[in-house]
Amino acid sequence: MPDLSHGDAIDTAAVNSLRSAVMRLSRRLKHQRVDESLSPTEMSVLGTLSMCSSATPGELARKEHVQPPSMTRIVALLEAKGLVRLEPHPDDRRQKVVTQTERAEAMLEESRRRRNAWLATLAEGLDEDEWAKLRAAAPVLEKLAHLS
Amino acid sequence: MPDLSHGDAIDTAAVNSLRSAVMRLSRRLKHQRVDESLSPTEMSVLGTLSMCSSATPGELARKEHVQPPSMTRIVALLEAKGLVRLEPHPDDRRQKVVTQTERAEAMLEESRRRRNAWLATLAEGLDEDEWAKLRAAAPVLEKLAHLS
DNA sequence: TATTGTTATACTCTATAACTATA
DNA sequence: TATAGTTATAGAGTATAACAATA
Repeated sequence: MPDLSHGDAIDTAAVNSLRSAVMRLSRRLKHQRVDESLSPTEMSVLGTLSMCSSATPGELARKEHVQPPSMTRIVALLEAKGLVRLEPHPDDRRQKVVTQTERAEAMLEESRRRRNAWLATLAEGLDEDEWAKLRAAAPVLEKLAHLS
Repeated sequence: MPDLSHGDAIDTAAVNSLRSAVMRLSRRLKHQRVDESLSPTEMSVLGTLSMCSSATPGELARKEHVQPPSMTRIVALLEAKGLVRLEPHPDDRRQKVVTQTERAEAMLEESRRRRNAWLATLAEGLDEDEWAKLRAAAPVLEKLAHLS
């Protein structure tokens, strides 16, 4: 565990800062959707699928920290948009296997370009040093978001 | 503007990582409310007010990146909970001035303690170096969230 | 005529509870 | 009896459009 005993005031400020920034950024990111019809969580699910290639709805729900019924809806919407395929699980007939389509991969690619452009524009207000700090922290933030 | 010409691949990864982490963290932070009756944006408004002491609903809407009607509702809810006061604007009778109450400040204090505890628990999975990176990036993230 | 804030309304996302099918 | 997923339903939060009051 990080040593929090040294600068309680500093860490409290960091926590507040982090929380506030995360909430604000998330609100703004919602407006930067590539495809207007794709919600942040839908995007996140596609991102997850592009990493692990396939997963069951239950696994996705746990990874995205969403309840199973919500994931049912999300997966159904993604399937209707032709972005994922739903197949029966080979070993367990209760489960399903979700995989992404080629179209999803192409969309993620386009999405990356757009978000990169948006963030780059936003980052015009940052200097090199600040940007470097952000880049260094990104994987840590991701790890934090996945910790239980 | 940061030099993005060097590592397109690296920056694309950082952007994706950042976006994904921010969305996931924000979803989890929603569940870590101090006061169950206080939404993330309501909390954020109180945080903003504790910094700038007073603001009009319009200013708050712009700062929080929320539409004016949403801020009307948020301010009304906060007032009903005794966390802000609404006074007429001295110079412009169309506007109002929002200020936080002592109760709000006390609540923010309690909130900070709790969030600190939650994040500290979560941060047990991080090493000192990772935590330091996060702390260094916090003010940058905040700046980014405020950039237009 | 432009601006600040509000009201009325609808939409999106998520959750909980109850149900079905399979293990 | 427990688990994976679904259906039905409700609630929270936000947006847009139309309106009121003031500049």
